[in-house]
Formats: sequence, C-alpha cells, structure tokens
Amino acid sequence: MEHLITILGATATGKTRLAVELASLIDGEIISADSRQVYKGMDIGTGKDIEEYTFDGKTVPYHLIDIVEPGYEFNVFEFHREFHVAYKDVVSRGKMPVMCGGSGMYLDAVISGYKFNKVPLNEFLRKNLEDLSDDELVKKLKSYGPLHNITDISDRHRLVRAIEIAEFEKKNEALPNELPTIHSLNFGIRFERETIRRRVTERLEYRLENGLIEEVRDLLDGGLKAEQLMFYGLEYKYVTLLITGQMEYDEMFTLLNTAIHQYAKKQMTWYRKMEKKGVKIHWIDGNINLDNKIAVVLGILRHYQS
RNA sequence: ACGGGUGUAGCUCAAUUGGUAGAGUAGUGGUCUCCAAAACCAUUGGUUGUGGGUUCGAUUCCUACCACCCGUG
Repeated sequence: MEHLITILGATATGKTRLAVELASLIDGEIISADSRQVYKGMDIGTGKDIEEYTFDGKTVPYHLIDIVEPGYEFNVFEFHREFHVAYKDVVSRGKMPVMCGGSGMYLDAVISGYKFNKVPLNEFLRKNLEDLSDDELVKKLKSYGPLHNITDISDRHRLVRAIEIAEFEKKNEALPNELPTIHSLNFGIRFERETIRRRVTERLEYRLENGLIEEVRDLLDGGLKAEQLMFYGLEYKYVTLLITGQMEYDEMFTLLNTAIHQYAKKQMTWYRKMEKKGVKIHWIDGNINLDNKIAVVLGILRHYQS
C-alpha cells in the first residue's frame, strides 16, 4: 500500500502553512494540487507564497509549482501524470509525500485514482469534426456509449476532446493502468462559510495593494494576450479587465470578490461529493492555532501507523 | 425651513385603467475522469418605510408621520 498525506480546503484557509510545517516535522515534501500554481509568473494571484515553504530555517521541497509557461493549457491528465512522477521521486528518496491544494478535480483524480488514457491529439479527426454543428457533435459523442459526464457537452472544446478520447479508447481497449493505487490520509481545514468570505475579502484587498495588479501587467507585457489571461479566471480575469479599462476599480473589486467567494463554495461542494463517494476527510477547525492543527494531524497519523 | 422626488427580497429595480408581488444579482444546493479558479443545472428569501382612511379588495388612491435624495434659501 502506498502512502500519502493530503491537506485540502477551500481557498484562504491556510493549507500551505499547515502542509509545510507538517512536512518539515515528518521529513516530507509537498506535491501541489493546484491548477494554477503550475504556471510560472502567476504568483500573487494564485497564492503561491513561496516564502512560506521555509519553516524553522529550512526549506521544504515542493513539486508541481512553476512547471509550465503561462498560456499553456495544462489539464487534469497532465497533472495526474506529473503527480505520479513526483510521487515516485519523493518516495524513492525515503521522504513522505504531502499533497496540498484546493483544486477539487485534481485532488480527486489522485485520491480516487482516476484512470486516464494517454490520448494524443487526432488532427485528422478534428478536421472531420470541424464542419459538424454542436448538436451533431453531441450525437456523435453519444454514439460511443453512455456519456461520461454531462459537462462534456457544455462547450465545443470539451465536446471535441471528449470525442477524441472516446475514439481513441474505442480503438485501444483495455489499456493497462500502470499507475500505482495510492491510499491517502486526508485532512481538510474548515471554516464557516462566512469566515471564509471575510478572509477572502481581506486577502484580496491586501493582494491588490501589494503587487497583484503589477503582476498581471507584467504578464500582459510579457506577451500574454488578454484573452489568455482572462481564461485563468478570477484574479487574472478581473484585473485584466481593470488594466484594459473595461472595468472600474470598484466594480472589479466587487465582482472579483464575489467570484472568489463562489469559488470557495464550489470547492466545498467538491469535497462533499468526494465524501459521499466514500473518501474520508478528517476535518480540522480552521480557528484553532497552527500548533493545535499540527497536533490533530500527528495524533491521527499516529493512530493510523500503529 | 420651503418646493420637488424616492421609499417593494441582502442589493439594483418591475408590477397594465386598484385584483394580496416578479426579474436580475447575491445567497443556498447540485452536476463533474483530459482548459475545472472552467462550464452548466436547480432553488430559498418579502407583514411592499410606519400609522390611519377610501374600497368587496391598496404596492397602486387620500392623509399624517418617519427616513433618504435633489433644488432654493
């Protein structure tokens, strides 16, 4: 049985600090499960907080942060693959892997052991699909069998990719799943929704006054198109709208703040869903201090090791 | 102080000639195995500022008061 400790929680709940301190105490390394911290140069908006990885004078090694250029379309498949590479590496050196992050699907992909086939781009297929209407694409996707999920048909990009995957899996049945099954011991930091909202708002005010706007401007100056940046949502979307003059500061702040609140809510929905599926999450009250949180984690950890 | 205006869901606003209130948004719940900080679905909120009057019936008409806004002093 493989082993892994996971620290999850909604945004602005202090996951990184807990994970870093824990890792430093148990000779561990952090593997990030954050869909945006993978991008270089996107630091403040994603809450990378690299300085937090130093605890008690020593720096805890981390993985899957700053691994691709902004503008690149990273995805859950690549995350899953890279996670296992990092995981193997950490374990091979006798260190304890600690997954830390908030992206629901990324976390679930590892914890629930999603089975992904490596499906290459099929230019020929894509060319053929180009002329079809959305409805025809949906019909085609359904012809491969029952839909994997309904979100596949919500937009054309996913629709095409879903067909590409279905087509590939039809031709390459029963691919061996060479990735090891990982059993994760999961901890979640939990606050009242209202408290999370307050923390998010305070953090946003701080970030906007401490370099977030400059960071987005640098990304734009570095050659990223506004629309690419908009795609990353939240901070990058709304600050871009501010910089390009499409939105006044107050409106930007209000809408962005709300969007992050909604994001925190969606994260909680993900975790609830995972729990309903049978994933055990040990919830820790976010209001207790860090030492006490560590004590809770170590206590449960000891219980599982004995 | 005088003149005018506005008070309806947390917020912004609707409601034909009076028939006991609807939208958007926020909030809440959910969907989810290749862009997931995405995309989509569902849904809870109201003594219509307060008191009185007219009326079978008032958010709508009348009246007093309260609050806020604009103008003039």
